[in-house]
Amino acid sequence: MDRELLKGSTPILLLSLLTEGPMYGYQIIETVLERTNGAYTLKEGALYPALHKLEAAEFISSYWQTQANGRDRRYYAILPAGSTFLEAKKKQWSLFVNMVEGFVTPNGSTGSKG
Amino acid sequence: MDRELLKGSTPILLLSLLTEGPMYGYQIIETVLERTNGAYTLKEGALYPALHKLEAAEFISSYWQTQANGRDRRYYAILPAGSTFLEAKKKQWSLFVNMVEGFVTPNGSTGSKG
DNA sequence: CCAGTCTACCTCGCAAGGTGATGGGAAGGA
DNA sequence: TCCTTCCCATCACCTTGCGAGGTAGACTGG
Repeated sequence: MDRELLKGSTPILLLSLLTEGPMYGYQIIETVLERTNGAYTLKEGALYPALHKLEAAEFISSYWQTQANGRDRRYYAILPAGSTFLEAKKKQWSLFVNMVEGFVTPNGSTGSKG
Repeated sequence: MDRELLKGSTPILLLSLLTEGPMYGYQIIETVLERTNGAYTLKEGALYPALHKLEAAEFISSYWQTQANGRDRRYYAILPAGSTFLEAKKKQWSLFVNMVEGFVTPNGSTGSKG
């Protein structure tokens, strides 16, 4: 996976994931790993700063939850402002993808999937 | 346009454009502007370094051409290695887009075009 | 002739985001 | 006890895009 391509898409990924329900950091990493069949390992150095930034912007909130074994986990949940932001980001994302694909396939070829 | 989303996609744009034929810097900027209906202005500070990097990697070559009025323009043309690289990049791009959209629309909705 | 604008090239400092390394700490098995 | 797994987090470094600044020739208007 080309890392430069990822830049800017992490908030969308995170917010989209949290739309399905609250998750904690480690869980997010594992989920991404599983869903991409190992193709993309979300790094901790990318995840936590992104999460903290999203929280600072009040797009998500966090709370510590103690498990049965006594360990604490920090869960993140999406806030209404986060959903709004996600929708806006999704629109930007579509625009962006359409733009790039407009250059990649200017004649309207069938696409090079696979 | 979200600039963070752009990171890493510039080489694809450039190489794709050059697939249509040799172009010079200023022309590339104008072409991108026109084709996106003014939505995306490729900045010189992004374009020239990217072009030079692509040339250093031998994915494109450049040559100066004098116009009728005596002015010189530096044209860039894609090389075979550049085409190969473009194909690889396009595959990565598809993978990347599919991955992100896999998170954005995990239930398999129809997509949020428009 | 001079000023302003357009074409056309390029570089530099800065900000943002991902990577890899590093570190802390607790639970659980060998 | 030691090692691994789980779980949090930060930091230096690198790459890339942006905004600003710089050079220079050609054309237009005064």
